[in-house]
Amino acid sequence: MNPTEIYDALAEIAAAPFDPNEFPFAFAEATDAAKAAISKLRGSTNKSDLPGGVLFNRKFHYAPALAGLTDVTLEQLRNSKKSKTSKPAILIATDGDTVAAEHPSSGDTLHCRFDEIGDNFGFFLPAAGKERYRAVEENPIDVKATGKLARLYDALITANPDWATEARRHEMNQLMMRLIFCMFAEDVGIFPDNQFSRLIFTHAGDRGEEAQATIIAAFRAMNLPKGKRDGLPFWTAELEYVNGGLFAGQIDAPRFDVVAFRYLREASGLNWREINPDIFGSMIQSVADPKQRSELGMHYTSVPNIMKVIGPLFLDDLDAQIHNAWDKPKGLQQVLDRLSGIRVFDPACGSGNFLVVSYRELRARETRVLKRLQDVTANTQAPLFSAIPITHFYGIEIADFAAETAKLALFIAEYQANAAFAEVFGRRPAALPLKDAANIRTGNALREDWERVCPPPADGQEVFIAGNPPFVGSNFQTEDQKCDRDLLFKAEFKSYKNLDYVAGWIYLAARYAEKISGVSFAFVTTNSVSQGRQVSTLWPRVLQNLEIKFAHSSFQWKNNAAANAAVICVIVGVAGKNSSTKRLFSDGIAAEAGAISPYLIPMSPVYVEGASPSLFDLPRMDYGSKPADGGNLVLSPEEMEEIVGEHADAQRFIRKYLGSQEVVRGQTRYCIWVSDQEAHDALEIPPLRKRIEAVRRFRQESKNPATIPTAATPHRFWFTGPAVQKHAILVPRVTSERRPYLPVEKVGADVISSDLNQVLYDAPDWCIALIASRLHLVWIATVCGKLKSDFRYSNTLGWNTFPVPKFTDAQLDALSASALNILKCRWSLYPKTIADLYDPEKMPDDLRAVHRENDELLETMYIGRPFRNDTERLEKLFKLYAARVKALGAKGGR
DNA sequence: AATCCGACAATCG
DNA sequence: CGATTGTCGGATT
Repeated sequence: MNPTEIYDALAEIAAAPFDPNEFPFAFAEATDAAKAAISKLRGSTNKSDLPGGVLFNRKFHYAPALAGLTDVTLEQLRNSKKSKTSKPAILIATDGDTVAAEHPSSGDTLHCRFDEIGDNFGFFLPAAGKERYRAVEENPIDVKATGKLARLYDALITANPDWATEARRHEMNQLMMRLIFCMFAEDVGIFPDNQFSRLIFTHAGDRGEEAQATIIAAFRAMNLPKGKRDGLPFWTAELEYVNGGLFAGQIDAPRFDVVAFRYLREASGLNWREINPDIFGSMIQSVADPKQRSELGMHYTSVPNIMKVIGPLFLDDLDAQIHNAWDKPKGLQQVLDRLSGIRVFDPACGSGNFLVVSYRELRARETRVLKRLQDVTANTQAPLFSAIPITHFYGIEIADFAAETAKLALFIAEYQANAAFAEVFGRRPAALPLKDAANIRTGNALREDWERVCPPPADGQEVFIAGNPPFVGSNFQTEDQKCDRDLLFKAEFKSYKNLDYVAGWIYLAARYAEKISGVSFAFVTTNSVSQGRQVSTLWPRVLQNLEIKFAHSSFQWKNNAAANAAVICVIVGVAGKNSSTKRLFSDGIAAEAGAISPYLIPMSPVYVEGASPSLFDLPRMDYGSKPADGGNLVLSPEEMEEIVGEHADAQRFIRKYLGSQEVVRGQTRYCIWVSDQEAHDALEIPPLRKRIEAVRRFRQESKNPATIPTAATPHRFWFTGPAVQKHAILVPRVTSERRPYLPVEKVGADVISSDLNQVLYDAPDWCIALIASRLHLVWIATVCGKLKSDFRYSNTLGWNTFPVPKFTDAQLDALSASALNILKCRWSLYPKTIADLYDPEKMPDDLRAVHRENDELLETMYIGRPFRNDTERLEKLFKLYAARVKALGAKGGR
């Protein structure tokens, strides 16, 4: 949500009638809280200690005020103990007529009429977490420049509303780029010292009255060779001829008011010499885009991460070639020939980071090789110029401003590379006029024809596709993105709707690479594409004619922006099949492999598809019961006691309720559990009635069409598992990756498991021995999805595909006994919880011992001895899996 | 009817 | 405030 959307949402609240109970949730929604978070806020996460109050941790603390007493209520909020512990960014009290609010961190207060909430949205932004974005900690000049440019841009738009329209946006963006180029050029010596600003500020008037005409005249002059500037003011004669696409085409400028003119003056006063084109580009991208501005470079790819992509993709190989040719003029000349034929193509180029860094690295190598060639051949003649043109750099970018920025950043990178060249050889190509620009296309990469953007090069020349396309999980895509996805995938994929948006780039790159020889590609992507269900959907097609050359296993996203995106990434590099050694990186350390599977393990691809029922005849595993209740059917121990304290007859409708956390940390929650027959009785009890009614409302308002009919039976969970006779075995669906064994727990029939556990109802104990084994953990860790890098247990992907040998009855008895040993050992350590017991640092020796015995027992049943390591475990499991799938296929499938 | 996911989201120390 | 670790319910099959 960007600030404008927050403004709109708050204005809507201000216009609607005031409801003291609903206001806080509407406010939370307006300040960008996730729907699920609001649901939780209605239930357990509201920690307010004031009557009718709602405290959203770290966001806001609200309390309704009596008419005319908002100040008193604000004082109560200020003094609330809970306000002190959970540090809300905003305190807000209202009686529906006036509003009193405060930022506790600064003490700033706001008093306004209720219907002015929208107009004061700036004050409420901290509730949306916006204050947590500090300026990007980067090169100070980049930060300053970005700030000045953003203000200049805003001021120009304010003074010229017509320039903010779709039709003129491109012109506006071009204007900004031309100004930036001129300010840069006059600081680095492309223009004579301060020539541009001297002329502008001489002729534009004290308050910028003539700035518009002056800038238009200057830019027109720069697009015409000197001496051909008839009709332009006399003073433009001394301006340099720049051209190069940057000044070609329509030249216009908006009107500068006093404010805009002042920012222009401040911006040109900065020292632009120091700017860093690889990062600067991503930062000024935020200038034109308020959404980007709130994210402040959250998603630009850091230089170390770019190097993780382009190093293995082409730089490492070039370096090896240079090393081998170091004393051989012919070999060095071959390197130069190769360099001059390389294309780099980033189909999600943003402001051009990958292209700029690639260009810089290639130019640095070229300079090194030229120097060496000169030394080896004793040729004192300096080479005349670089053979790496920026026209060999291609990009697609959806945002016009960013695309223009990318072109500019490459001009600047070219200038800087030429300066480095001059330091070695004492001469440089003339900076002006500019030559052709990089080939940056403004458009939607999933709909563009990549071959038209980056035409296939001559034989023997190479194209390297690299970048960091956007990640959007299947559940979070916009309608437009879904539309892109449908158009792209429907021809060749039977199912594709579960794929992340980023998969579109992988697929298109694969199509490009399999058609044109000499193409390799590598992207930074979310690690989801190499996990769980996406693997068997995406990769069989991508690797039809190609193979994975290198990969970087999961690493946490990081750049220098203050607020980092919360995502775990991988890098996968793909090209045509050959016998080369593959490289699998982890934390920057490479391991060599004969093949890399899309699960990013050193193994030939085997795709595990979700199956139901078990391919190996294991007992059926279900989900627990899913409430989808807005938090109303679930009770904390305190809430349970409160209800039962006042209404003893409510007891029969309340059951113990376990999710993942409760299993792992030994906590308890309760839930309202009412059968259809009892529904009438339950509704007689006021607190139950109130909650059940709230469930009905929640479900009626659901966006999910499948949820709405369940509003008719609000006393019931959205989905309920089968009735348990004796016991249930619970496996939490998401748990920490640090534990050496997966958590599993056996509970009695009286307990309700939530959908956060997988459940084996009334299953034999030997199932526990399987789940608690190292073998099973290794399988789950490989073939199931992950949440960041934590284990995510799935019945269809993990349990139903888990390969087991045909066990004899005696073996099953032995496994059941082993399972009991594990459980007994845990009980003997009560009240330690699973979280305590399986902490890798603190796991007790006796528990380790029973697990080791369990592993040895089970593994011996597979191969007659324990496995040596996880690689051996996985190889055996994949072999058994593949054999089973083949056998079932031969029988006609299931 | 059943389930996999989250450029996440909440909590802990 | 960074490290740790798993809620919740939608969208899709």
